[in-house]
Amino acid sequence: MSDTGSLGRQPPSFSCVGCGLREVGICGELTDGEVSVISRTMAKLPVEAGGTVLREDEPSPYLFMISLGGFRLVKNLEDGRRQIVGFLFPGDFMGMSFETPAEFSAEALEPSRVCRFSHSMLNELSFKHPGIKDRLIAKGHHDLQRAQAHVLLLSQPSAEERVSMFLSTLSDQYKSEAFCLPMPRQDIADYLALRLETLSRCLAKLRKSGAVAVDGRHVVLKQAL
Amino acid sequence: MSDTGSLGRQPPSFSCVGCGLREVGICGELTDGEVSVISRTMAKLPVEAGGTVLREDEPSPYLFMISLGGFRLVKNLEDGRRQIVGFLFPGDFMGMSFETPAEFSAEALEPSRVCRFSHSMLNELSFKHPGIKDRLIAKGHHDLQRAQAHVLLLSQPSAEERVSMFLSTLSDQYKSEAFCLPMPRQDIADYLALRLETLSRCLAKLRKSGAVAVDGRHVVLKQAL
DNA sequence: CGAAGTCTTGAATATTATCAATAGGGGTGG
DNA sequence: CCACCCCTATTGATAATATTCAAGACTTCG
Repeated sequence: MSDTGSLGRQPPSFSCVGCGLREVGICGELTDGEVSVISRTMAKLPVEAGGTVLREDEPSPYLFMISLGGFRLVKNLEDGRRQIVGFLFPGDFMGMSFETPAEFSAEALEPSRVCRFSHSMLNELSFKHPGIKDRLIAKGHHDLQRAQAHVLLLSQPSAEERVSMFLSTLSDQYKSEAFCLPMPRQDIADYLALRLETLSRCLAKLRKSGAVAVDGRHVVLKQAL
Repeated sequence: MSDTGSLGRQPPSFSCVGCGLREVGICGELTDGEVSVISRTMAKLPVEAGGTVLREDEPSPYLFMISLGGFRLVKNLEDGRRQIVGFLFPGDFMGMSFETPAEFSAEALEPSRVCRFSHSMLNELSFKHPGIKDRLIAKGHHDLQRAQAHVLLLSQPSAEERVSMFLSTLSDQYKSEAFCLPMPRQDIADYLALRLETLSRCLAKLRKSGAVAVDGRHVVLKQAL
C-alpha cells in the first residue's frame, strides 16, 4: 500500500497556509482562513516509490495534487505492452475526472507527497469561489496541450528524434541543460513507444555524437537538440 | 477565404432557439430568451471545404462550435511534415484557448458551418450561468481523453494496428459498421503518422483478409478489429 | 561474494520509408 | 463523346530503421 497511515500527521492548516504551491494549485483562490477550513477534509499524504494513488478502471472520489516527487500515468494494454501517457510533477493534478473510472493508473516514481481533495468538497467550495473552476479549466487546458505535445513526439518516425525531443523537453522543464532523470529507462521507453534496447542505442548514439553526456540517470545537453 | 460574406444571413435567434446542438454545446444552460440575446454577438457562419477558422500561431478572440461538417486540426512541422492532431465534428469546440495563440490550424474537411462566440462575451455570460464553466470543463476533459486515445493509437508499433484502431474508432462514432470517410487518405496518414503508401498497403491487406470492404471513401467493417 | 535488477551491446529478422511508376476518377474543352 | 489533364490512390522494388532474441556489463542490496 502507498498509504502509510500517517494521514494528517503534520498540522494541516499550518502547512497549507505556508504552502509554496498555493499559486499553481487551487488554494490560491482561498483566504488563509478558508485554507484552514478545507484542511479538515483535505489530506496531505506520503506515497512511497511505486505506490499508487489512482488505479486504472477504478473510480476515485478524490483529486490529487502532487506536492513533492513525481508520478507516471500508466495504461496496461491488452497485448501485454504498457504505455505511459504522461509524467507528472509538483503542482500537477491527478484524478480530474470525477464520476468516471480512471483511464490510467498513477504510480509514484520516487517517494512523493500528494494533497488529496474530495471532489464533492471542491464542488461545494466552487460556489463561493468561482475562480476554482477557472483554475480547473486552465489545468485541463494545460493537460490537453501536454497530451498534444506527446502526440507530436510520437509522430516522429525516427527513434532518435523522439529521444532528442524528450530530453530537450525535460531540459526546458528543469530550466537547465544538466538534470537527473526521475524515471528508469523502461519508463522512458514506454513513454516514447520504443523498445528498451532501441532507447539505449539512441542514447549511445547521442552520446557518441557529443550531443549529450549520459551517465545512468544523469544527463547534460551539450548542444541544442 | 473561408468567410463567404454570408454572415448572419439566416435570422440568428430563430435558428438558435431550435438548434439541435443546444444540449451538447454551451447554449443548453440558457433560456430561450437568453439564447436570442447572445445571438446578437454570436454568428453562425459557413466555411467552405478547405477553409480555415483558426490559424496556427495566431491568436483568436473566438470560440467556435461546429454545427455542420467536419474539421482537421493541423500542425505543420519544421521538417516539412504535417501532423494532424485531431478530427472534429458537430458539437465539438475549436479555439478553447483564449489569450494564447492557437496551437493548430483548423481546416474544414468539407463545406461546414460553425457557431462563433467571442470569449469576452462567454466570460461575462458565465457570471450569471456558472453551468457554462462546467460545460467548458467537461469539454476540456473530453478533449483530453481524445488526445490520450490518440497517444495510445500512435503507441501501436504496427501500422496495420493503427489503421484498424482508427477504423473501429470511427465505426464507434458513427454507431455503424458501414460509413463514409470524411477525409482523404493523406489526412488519415498524417493523423496516424504513417506514409500515404503504408496506409494504402494496410488498407489493401485488410481488404484482402476480408476484415473490411474499402472502396474509395466507403468503408464496411466485416468483423471486429 | 552472490543474486537480482537495470542497462548496454550484438546479430538476425521484420517492418516501414523512400523513390518510382501505374491506375482510377472527375472535370473541362475540343 | 472522347481525349486530355489533374488529383488521388494504389502497387512495386530497394534502402533504412526498429524489433527481436540473446548475451554480457554494471549496480545495488542482502
